Amino acid sequence: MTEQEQDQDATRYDVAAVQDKWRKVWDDLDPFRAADDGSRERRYALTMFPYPSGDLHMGHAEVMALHDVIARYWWQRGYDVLNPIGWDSFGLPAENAAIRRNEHPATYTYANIETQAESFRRYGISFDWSRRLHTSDPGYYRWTQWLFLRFRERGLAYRKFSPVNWCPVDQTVLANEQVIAGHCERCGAEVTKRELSQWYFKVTDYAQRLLDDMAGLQGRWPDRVLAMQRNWIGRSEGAHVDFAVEGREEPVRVYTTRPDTLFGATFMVVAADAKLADELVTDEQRPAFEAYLADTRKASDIDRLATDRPKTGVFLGRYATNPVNGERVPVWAADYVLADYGTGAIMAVPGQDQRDWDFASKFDLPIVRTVQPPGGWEGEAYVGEGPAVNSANDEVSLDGLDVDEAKRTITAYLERHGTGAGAVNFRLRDWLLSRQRFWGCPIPIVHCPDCGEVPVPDDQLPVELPDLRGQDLKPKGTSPLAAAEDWVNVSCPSCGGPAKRDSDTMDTFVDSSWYFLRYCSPHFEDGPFDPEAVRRWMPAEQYVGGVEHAILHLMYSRFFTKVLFDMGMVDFEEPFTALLNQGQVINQGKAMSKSLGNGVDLGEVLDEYGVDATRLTMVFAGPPEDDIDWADLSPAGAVKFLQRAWRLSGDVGSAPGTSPESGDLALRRTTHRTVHEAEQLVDSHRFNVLVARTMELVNATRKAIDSGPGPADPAVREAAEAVTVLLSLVAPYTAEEMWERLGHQPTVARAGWPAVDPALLVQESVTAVVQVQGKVRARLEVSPDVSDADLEAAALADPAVQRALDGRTVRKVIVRAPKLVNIVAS
RNA sequence: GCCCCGGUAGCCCAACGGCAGAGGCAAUGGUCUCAAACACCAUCCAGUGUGGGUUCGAAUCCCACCCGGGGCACCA
Repeated sequence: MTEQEQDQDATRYDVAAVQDKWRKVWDDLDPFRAADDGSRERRYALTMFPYPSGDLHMGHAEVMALHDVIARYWWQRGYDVLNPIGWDSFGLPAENAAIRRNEHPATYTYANIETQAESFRRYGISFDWSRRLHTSDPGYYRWTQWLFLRFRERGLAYRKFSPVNWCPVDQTVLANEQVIAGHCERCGAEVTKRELSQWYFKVTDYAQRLLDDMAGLQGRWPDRVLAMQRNWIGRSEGAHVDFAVEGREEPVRVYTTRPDTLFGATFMVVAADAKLADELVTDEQRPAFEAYLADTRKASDIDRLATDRPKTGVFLGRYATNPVNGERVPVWAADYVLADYGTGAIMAVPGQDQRDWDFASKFDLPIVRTVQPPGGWEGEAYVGEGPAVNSANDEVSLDGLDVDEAKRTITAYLERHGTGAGAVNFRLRDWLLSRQRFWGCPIPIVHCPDCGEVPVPDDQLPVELPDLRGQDLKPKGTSPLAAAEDWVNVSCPSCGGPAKRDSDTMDTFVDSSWYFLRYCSPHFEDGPFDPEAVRRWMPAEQYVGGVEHAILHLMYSRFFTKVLFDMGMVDFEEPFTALLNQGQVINQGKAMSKSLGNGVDLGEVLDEYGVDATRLTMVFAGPPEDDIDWADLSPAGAVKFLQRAWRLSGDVGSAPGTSPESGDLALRRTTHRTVHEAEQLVDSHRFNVLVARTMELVNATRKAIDSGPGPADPAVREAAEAVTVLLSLVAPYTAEEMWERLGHQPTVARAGWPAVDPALLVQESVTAVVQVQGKVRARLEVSPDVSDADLEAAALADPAVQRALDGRTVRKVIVRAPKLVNIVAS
């Protein structure tokens, strides 16, 4: 080594060498395996498991760095931590890659998993590798199928023929949750409609509970996620009203949130694509109706979503009777009414609904106001508060009542007459779970010409995927499984006759709706999970992941948990006690993308700055839930700080185990205050401030060594060790290296959290601020336990205060000992 | 249109209703160096989006508005 290299060596450490050194040691020590032996209190630190697409990227690096702060903190605090990792390994990208490469999707999938697993190890995340799972393993999806059958037994999985969202690019149906503004959530293609027979989960049965139980998540889940779920569930209150229809036995039922406006219902509208429209149309009007229906079918969902589109519709030739005033009202069909919301039919009240107003104006239908608009109202439909008008019959009058009173009155009237009732409606639709693709969990159902739908018996699970690859997987609008003759043709489990397997696979969100339960007993063979293990670990105290799953994964998982609760398999109704959504990593103000050319490669960042500096940069960037712009950050600054911290470990002049009692009091106070504050900062997820406080402690320790009590002072060791443990949450390699240089055995990750001495949290003296008329006029050094009276006397006696008072009369003195005195004078 | 979150220094961000600044980036000056890099020391910069209100005192609480981000949306 040259002199220069030696010189450098004293101030820097070799990042790559340190990483290599400790990774091996950690593999041997296996320090993060959950003991699950009841010796310590348990904590479950869950992070959303990755999809194996290529290697890890900046987003993974951020979320894992944040998540690991919590997990490692819990270890240091002495908890038994469950921090598992697995892969959400079914899904389309692997299948598409397999078609391109003419291979089996498993090849691509499991190769990527290995790459990612290796990267996670390098990245130093404190996972319990013994619990690793992959949803595409037969040993896992066997239980996904088992759960599907249990759901079906409870009437919660059913098959229905209806129009569904169809992605023409991915050649599969999509759940409502996967359609974003008319486009496929995954590939961005415009979604079209198809009529297909598909499997659904009856999530709507749980709508009210999904909504109600959010109350318990308030404050522990981000507000916006709760708001998004609330929006998505879309509960509304109103009433059902039955309208008798001429020439038809059955009345037509409508749902309305404004039963108070019933006297103003001057026509009805049925969704053009609803069965009801077809039933109601008269022979005379049928040609016009058919033509209209054909037109609307041509219009894409995108067009339909445009709210400012002119209204269209067609008269069905039929009349109904308004149940409160006996008026004869025409029945129309239109595409502004949705077939699958409410009853697919509405009472149109143009006076109080702008859409109905637009329709009435266009087709010259009568408009009656039933809520008095305020004076000077110049708008069209009036949807606000006001007294009811024009709303009376022989028996009941709403006139003069406000909206709420009128609703109650008319609903009671309808109930008395058997023509309606109060009703609740939800925007939430059932979860469409069938997919016409290969690389997913097969639906364990056999279709028999004689017996119908027959579940595959539990002892024959899993229904494994056949060995298809390459071109056999090409999407053709039906599942590739349907073409696998050997696989699809089976004998009926019930009658033994020839039958066919259901050839669709499940939405991958089914796989991920219960993986957190499997983690508790990943090798359990007698069920999807060991109920005892789940009782020990669940619900997860902390879940960390992206907000993109706010309504998909998170609502489905809540649904699954509630069903399992009802089945008696778990004893809790919410799976995730607390949720943290990290922001995105962006670059130069924009999401990273190939087309913008602003992508940042994680591998290159790690090579240049090292794992610890990368993690530190992510954690320090700002509040975890905010987006972080890579262009604003300084990984080089993180490297600098880590070197600075590391240098402390070589400068400590006392032996390991030295008692800090006799150490410099000022530094000891700083150390204990910092550790104490760090506890609160981690608990409240203010990790960026945690890093800032650690930096301060490094600065204070440096100062103590260079220009304070010196390196041999025991307080310096105490401080340096505290820095090391704090740093172990964010920068495990550097912390491990420091710990060793401080004379300790690995691993610092399990060293334990420094004990805080409450006596050292009390300041010797504090600065009290004295204000006159709210302006600071003096500062007094006082004891922290100074009395209000003493502080007031000292403040009033201060010459600067006297000058400021300038002979005025003191009117009032506010004393907040020991920090502040405010004197009001005139 | 409805709902949620946010707006503090050139930038990223701190601040139980009590001195607007903890930490970092950038910039500038210095020490070290033949010079530079690294390192170290020091300095500079805002009155908290706007307007009201509550209070002895407001970045913080309340109201209205502006701007930005996100969600829902012909859902009756």
